[in-house]
Amino acid sequence: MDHGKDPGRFQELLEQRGIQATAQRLRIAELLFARDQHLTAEQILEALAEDGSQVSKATVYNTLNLFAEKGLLKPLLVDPERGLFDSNTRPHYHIHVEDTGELIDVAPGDVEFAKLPTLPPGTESVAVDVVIRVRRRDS
Amino acid sequence: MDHGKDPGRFQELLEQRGIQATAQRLRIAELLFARDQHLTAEQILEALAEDGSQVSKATVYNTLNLFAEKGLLKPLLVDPERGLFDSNTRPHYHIHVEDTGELIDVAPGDVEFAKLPTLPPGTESVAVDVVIRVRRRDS
DNA sequence: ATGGCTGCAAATAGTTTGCAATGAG
DNA sequence: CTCATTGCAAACTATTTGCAGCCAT
Repeated sequence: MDHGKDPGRFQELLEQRGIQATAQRLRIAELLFARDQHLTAEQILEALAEDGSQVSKATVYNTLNLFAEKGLLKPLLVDPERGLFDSNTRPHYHIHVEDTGELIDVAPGDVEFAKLPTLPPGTESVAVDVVIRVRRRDS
Repeated sequence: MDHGKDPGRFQELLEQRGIQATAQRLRIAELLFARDQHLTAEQILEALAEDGSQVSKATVYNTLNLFAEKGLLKPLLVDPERGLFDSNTRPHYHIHVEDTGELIDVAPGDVEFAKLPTLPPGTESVAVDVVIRVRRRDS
């Protein structure tokens, strides 16, 4: 049995995390988790509007924050102008193309550390964020 | 002759970068470049006020952006709530302690890469930002 | 004199919050 | 029935901008 596109899948996903599965949250989840992507709140709002789904701005923000809190999304800080939410919470890295604002995923195996610093005593690492900032060569 | 604290030093520094050395800009430069640090616009505004220097919010922001453009400062993205400016523009990395908001410098030699991804064709790397996010161990 | 710089206040962008109405268990 | 969620609008925060007066060359 293939459950890849099972719509009930998202209901289950949310409830596993203790999130009440409302219509709005399911629409947002479908949108986000269709594939690995980074979206702004604004983009989600637009996409929902096009879909015919009516979800208010407040609910979009509340839901994104809730999902992030529950570990379904990872907030990204790459561009001061916009907050991004990454639907891929597995470890991976990013390339940011400054000219275009484009954000490209880097597979976890494509970055390896030969050395990492000692952490402050009493702390543990939550994540190691790597952003490789690139620009078009002015050839 | 020790020029370490020479006040004229900053005048020279700004002019080297094609920045007109006004009184306000020099006060801000003195504050920022006294040592390696990460400051918010707000912190700078406060520090200047305490000093007796009167510099308006607009001028602080304009100056920080100007300095960043001219390569005297590096803008940091570590916390969605605040924009930071790093007075150390040499390559280095950061540890962000999420519980406290504290940001700790990591010397460039304390992070080494065994592998980095291929960049998109026609682009060149500008910087590799690494933020190690840590939290207090809930022992 | 000329053009850049400064400060104030108003504008803007992105996000959060209060609260009444609505929906879920 | 009770509590959580939603949507609207207002509130907020951080930052940017318009413009008149000021300063430096």
